[in-house]
Amino acid sequence: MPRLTDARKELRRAQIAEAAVRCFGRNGLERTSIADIIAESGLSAGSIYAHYRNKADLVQAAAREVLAERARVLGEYAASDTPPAPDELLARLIAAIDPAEARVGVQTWGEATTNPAVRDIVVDMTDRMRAMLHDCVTGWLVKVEHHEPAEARESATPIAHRVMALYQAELLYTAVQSPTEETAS
Amino acid sequence: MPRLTDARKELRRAQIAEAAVRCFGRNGLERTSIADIIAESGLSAGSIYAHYRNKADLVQAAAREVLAERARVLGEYAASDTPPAPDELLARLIAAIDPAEARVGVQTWGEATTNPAVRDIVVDMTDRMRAMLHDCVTGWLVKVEHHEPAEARESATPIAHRVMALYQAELLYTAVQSPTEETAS
DNA sequence: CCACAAAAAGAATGTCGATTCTTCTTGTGG
DNA sequence: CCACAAGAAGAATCGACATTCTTTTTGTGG
Repeated sequence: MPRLTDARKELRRAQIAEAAVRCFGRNGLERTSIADIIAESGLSAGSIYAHYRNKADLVQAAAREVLAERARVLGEYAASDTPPAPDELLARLIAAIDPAEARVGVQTWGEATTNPAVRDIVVDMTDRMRAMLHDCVTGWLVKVEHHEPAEARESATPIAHRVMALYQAELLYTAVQSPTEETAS
Repeated sequence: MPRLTDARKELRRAQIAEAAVRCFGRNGLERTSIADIIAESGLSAGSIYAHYRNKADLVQAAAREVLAERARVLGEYAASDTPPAPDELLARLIAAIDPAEARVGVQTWGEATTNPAVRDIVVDMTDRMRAMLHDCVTGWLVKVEHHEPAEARESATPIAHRVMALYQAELLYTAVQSPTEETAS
């Protein structure tokens, strides 16, 4: 059965999704046309539709991509042997923000308010991030501050909530402040 | 010159802008068509275009409307004789969040990432709100905690920043969690 | 190397929606 | 109360853009 090998297929999907993220970051979710993504990816309409059902599907892929990337950064700290203190954790997360991805992230929030599929992605990713923050803070309380594990887990909750909120606010700030790149056309 | 009297003209503009806000909250900035706003306002295309240059103009009006409403609530506390403590202030602001307006607010953030006109509105309103929070916190420090005015103004800055961030995060949370109303059509 | 099915290209299609245009109505100054 | 310019209505226009279709190319299993 002469299909593309799975690895190759994934590469194409990624190539398309990454082009989409760049376009979205530049022009926004709705003002980006398929033609823009075609130009950015160097592929063709036929090819894109062979890999994604439609534009909504692409928007979802982009949302997952951006949110997953932010979750990935966080995951590293959660797994660390010497977890950073909350203030330090927040500072590092903020330092790791990429303006282009921040823009797409914030656009995704807006889209989530009326698009159930994107909403689910945002809620899921947010929950996952909050859980990782919780692990990270718990680890710090236990390993650095020498709290009891059970008690640490409990007191970590409001701290994680706070760090998450401050991080999101910073993301918003970055997304809005970062200079708007002009459209090529 | 038989024009509409200014008051009447403002009424029409408000009628249209309010209809637009309802539509945007329901379906999002871009998925709302002029036809939707026509239906919601009970007016006609011709009438709407007599009051707003185009759809972008309407989006800006809606953004101003929603953000101004949130600033208004805040202004009341800033002017109060016995300003609430930061925690209490935050709690009240959160309690005053309206889900529909929260949705349009978050959509506005997304739009601000790529639309300079909306970006300016968001930045301006955010700055204004932060300043009011600052006044409010300063008032509390001086009147309730009996700090020196000069020193109070300085220590109010990071507190105001924090309250703002937590408020924005809560707004996001409300906007995303609030049930998506189904489109009428 | 071959055959061939799937993938890529690019043109063609069809819909949707913003904006404009024409016509009818209404409020206002005299 | 009149006349008339501006306001409102609704039909018509015009372009943009997602998606599909047809043709060409290419990768894969034998």
